[in-house]
Amino acid sequence: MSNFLDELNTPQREAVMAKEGPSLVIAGAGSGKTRVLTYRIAHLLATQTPPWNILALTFTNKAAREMKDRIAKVVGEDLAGSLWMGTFHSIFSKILRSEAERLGFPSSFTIYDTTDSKSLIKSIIKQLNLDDSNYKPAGVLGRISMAKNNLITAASYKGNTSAIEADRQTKRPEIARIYELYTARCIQSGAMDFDDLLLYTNILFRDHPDVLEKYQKKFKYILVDEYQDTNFSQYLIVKKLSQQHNNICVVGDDAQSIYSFRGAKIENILNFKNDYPGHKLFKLEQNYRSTQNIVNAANGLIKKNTNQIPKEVFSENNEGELIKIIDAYTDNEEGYLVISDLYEQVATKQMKFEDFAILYRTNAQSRIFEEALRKRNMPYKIYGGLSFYQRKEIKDLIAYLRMIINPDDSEALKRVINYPARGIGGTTVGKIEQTSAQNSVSLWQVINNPTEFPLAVNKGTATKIQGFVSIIKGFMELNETNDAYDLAQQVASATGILNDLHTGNTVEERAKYENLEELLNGIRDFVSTNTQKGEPVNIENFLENVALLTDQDNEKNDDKNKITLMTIHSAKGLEFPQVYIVGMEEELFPSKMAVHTQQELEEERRLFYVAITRAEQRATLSYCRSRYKYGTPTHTTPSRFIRDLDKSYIETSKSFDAKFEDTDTSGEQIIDFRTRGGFKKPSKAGANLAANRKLTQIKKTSDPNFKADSPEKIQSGMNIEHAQFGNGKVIKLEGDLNNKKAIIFFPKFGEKKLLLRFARLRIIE
DNA sequence: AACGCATATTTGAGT
DNA sequence: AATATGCGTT
Repeated sequence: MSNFLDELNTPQREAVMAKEGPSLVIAGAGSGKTRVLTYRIAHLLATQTPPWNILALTFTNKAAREMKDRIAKVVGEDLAGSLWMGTFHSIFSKILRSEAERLGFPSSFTIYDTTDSKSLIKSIIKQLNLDDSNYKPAGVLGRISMAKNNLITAASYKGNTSAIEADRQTKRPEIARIYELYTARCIQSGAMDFDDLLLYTNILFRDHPDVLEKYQKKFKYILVDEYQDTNFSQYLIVKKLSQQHNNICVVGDDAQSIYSFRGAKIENILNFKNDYPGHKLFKLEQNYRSTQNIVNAANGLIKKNTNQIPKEVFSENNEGELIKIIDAYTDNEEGYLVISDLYEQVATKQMKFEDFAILYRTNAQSRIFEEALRKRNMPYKIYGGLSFYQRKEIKDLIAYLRMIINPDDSEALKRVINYPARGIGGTTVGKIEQTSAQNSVSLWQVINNPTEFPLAVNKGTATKIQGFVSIIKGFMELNETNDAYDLAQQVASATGILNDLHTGNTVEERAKYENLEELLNGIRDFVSTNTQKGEPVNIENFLENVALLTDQDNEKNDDKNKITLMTIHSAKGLEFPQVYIVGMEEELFPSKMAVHTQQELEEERRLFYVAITRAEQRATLSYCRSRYKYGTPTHTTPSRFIRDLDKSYIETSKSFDAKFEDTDTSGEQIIDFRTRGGFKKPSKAGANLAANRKLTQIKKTSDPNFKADSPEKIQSGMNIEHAQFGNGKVIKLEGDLNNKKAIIFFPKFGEKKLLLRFARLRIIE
């Protein structure tokens, strides 16, 4: 491990060695940024810094995991495993859970994802009787999110003149009130949204100096990756934490700042020198990734932007191929031409599918390429879009599990109180919500205390509600004695969710059933790995991270040697021998929402810079002249960004020159594109591509034909069979009536305590 | 309360 | 094109 410093060039090595004081590492694309970060941490560990004194913050779980793996290779798994390394959100949610009572939250607080947040805002808009054409949940959430990222709390928002003025101008003066109610309802529900994780960390550090001091002392060395993408809230957390030891190293590239839409401040990296006086500056300018043509083209592009940290990225690799441009008549043809070109590359250059990436501006563009790839039977993997955990069937089961841990979680409650259908409809839920708002208590507290909070519902409905309460309480009891997998399995079958989906005949329902099985398999894997590591295996532990996971965190073994399809945003930090940047059209890239100010346009241009610099050997751009938007074909024109590239790095063809000049041809291009190459509108089957996509091999977890005996017949001493645990012997019965439980010994699974009301056991004669 | 059909709205990136 | 919402029927 002593010689890893030899693998670095001079500025890289200097950046690694500068342990003490503030360091700013400006790392051009492909200049070995991750290498510097990992070796810097390895160097700290090698010079006797304990791993728990090191805090390393990244933007994605994937980046954190990869870095951890690379560090483990240098210093061993034990040391690497004890590092505090992860995303801002995951690290500070961990800290918040252990300090939760200081803030009046339960340590098992729920993390609301964007769907939960929007649903809550929607119900508040309704409660306040606001015009929902003016108040859109997504827009309101955007305002609240922006406020939180700038540490403007609900209370201070009211007095913030610029915020109030902005809302007045968009005719949404009630946003301040919605924000206030939203905050109150989150507290009532024991829930934090994504932005809260950072906001409450700041509040924790502000109001509890002893807590701040504890973590300041702990984290002697702090490292931040992608510093250009930090927002004010994150910036301040880092600043406060580093005050004690002042050993902070931030790494980033102002040219790759692409997240201002979610509050990132490029100024954070530009102002580092003022925030941390006496800092050392390291510039990594040699690009080891790409050919000279690619680096030069990207340099020329980014020069069109103003306000940058001056740097000269260069490559000593081959000159390489020119950037190729594919122009197509229609979006379908674009898919066909890109995939044909890609296939030709695979065939003629003996390349693997995994060497290719197709990058686009919006997730909606993926379908065209999925279809083209399917037609040719070419393997691909697709990231983003609707993530696994966002799918309805997954969220439904997770919602039950969330309620078991935190019954006050009102968004979870609303999701499952009538799923599967048990006759508690919108009217009834509305009454529960009203009572909850009037008494400032959670929905659960209303239905769990029917005498204290009587509802104006008929007797039948009241019975149904109590039935639901009793189901959840039964699950809570199960949770005391079952691990995450056993509990989830029993919830899935006892609620009837599994059965509900299994009886469905459509392709979609089958896919949902398989997704649910995959979730259960995932929970089983979680239980077995944590058992091995000696870590807790409760459902609470499983849920802690679920809201923070994305599809990229679920890389499967069978994802090897496949073409990668993803947005440019999610491609940041990755590299591929060959890259196709598709949909190079005005209004799409640059996005039509980002052409109104210089800043917006420059961010789009940086995004294009990120896209090009993903390529090692060959970059190809494509666009079409007619694209389906909102279901109707729309005329499109090539992106202005193509003109931002120096022509000497582009493979020009006569046809391209001719077509590119006629930017305003209205219509004559859209002639017979339907017949060209026999393209048709996307088939109906194609529409379900995403739903049908299996994420892994499915293992059977239950037999739908299993016939259970009625619970009353079960007696101690009987031999029984259980759908999941197989044969077993009833050791003992305990509890009474509704909550009668059986302790059963299963030779294959050990002793289990099952609630008879749910267990579904078959007596073996 | 559940279901089916007609109409409105959406697609900008992700922890 | 796909999803959300609204309205009428059972």
